[in-house]
Amino acid sequence: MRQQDEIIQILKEKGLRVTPQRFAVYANLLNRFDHPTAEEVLSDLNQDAPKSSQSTVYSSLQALCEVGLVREVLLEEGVCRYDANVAPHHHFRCRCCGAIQDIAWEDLEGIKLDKVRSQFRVESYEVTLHGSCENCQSD
Amino acid sequence: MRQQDEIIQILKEKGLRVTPQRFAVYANLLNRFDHPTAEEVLSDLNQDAPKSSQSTVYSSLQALCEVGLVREVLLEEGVCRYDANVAPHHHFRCRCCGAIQDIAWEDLEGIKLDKVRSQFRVESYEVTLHGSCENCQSD
DNA sequence: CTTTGTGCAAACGATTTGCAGGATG
DNA sequence: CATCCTGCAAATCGTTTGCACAAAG
Repeated sequence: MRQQDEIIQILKEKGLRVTPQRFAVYANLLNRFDHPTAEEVLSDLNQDAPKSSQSTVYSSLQALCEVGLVREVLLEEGVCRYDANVAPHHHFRCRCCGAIQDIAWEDLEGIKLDKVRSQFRVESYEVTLHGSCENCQSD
Repeated sequence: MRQQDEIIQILKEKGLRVTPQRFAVYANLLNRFDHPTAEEVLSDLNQDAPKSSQSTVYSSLQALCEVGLVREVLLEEGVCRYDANVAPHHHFRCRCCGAIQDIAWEDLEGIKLDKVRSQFRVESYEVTLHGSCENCQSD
């Protein structure tokens, strides 16, 4: 678990003003590993009394994505999930319960695949490449 | 390009009633490779006069997915795209223009990666695994 | 004190639903 | 002729926007 000061420092370095709400959103994401939706972050923060409005959570998430502290995870229709783990990694999504788990980059290469297979029954996988296509290479 | 009769046959085999609207949706998807959204299919079908309603296109796409003739492609926030290519394959998405292209399964393995790299400037990629997790293995 | 963030409510866009009438097998 | 599909309109859900006030640097 990260220190408060450390989080504040990271936000400042990225040029974001440190407000209690924005701090809370980022701290929440850093402490959970279930790739929550914006709504889930909101209700987690407001468990007791409302401390953050809906639009603030949305805009905080957007700001955090823009500076690269948070990543969007698009694995289901209709909702956008967020992940404070921005190191390159992959995802496993359970077809039954919908749970999403991180898969370390290295575990997908070569021999380590056994490690993944011992934990999950992998039925299919897909690779999504991002970059620029021929038409856009001139940029 | 597939024959009409062939398409009708496929739909029947899957236990779907062959209506003009459902036929049109599937035929449209089979003839395009740009991974359209539901709205794009709708407006393509209704170019002249309206021939299919919005809700029918949505429910046709759902039915086609359920029987495995069509696949959802989730690569952007907020919209669901559809693909009649249900053979295992991967996707490339251009960061600039948003174009989505299929990548043949084999082209991602070993040496053929060069083929992909010669066409696209790949900046990052992610792998999504689907299956069942430990908690759900009992099913 | 300038700039940026917050919170409310209204707006939005994609998708879903309820339901009556119509077509399919 | 029973079942399933279509089409309309209204509803829903996640997300965005406009704007006045408040807080951060």
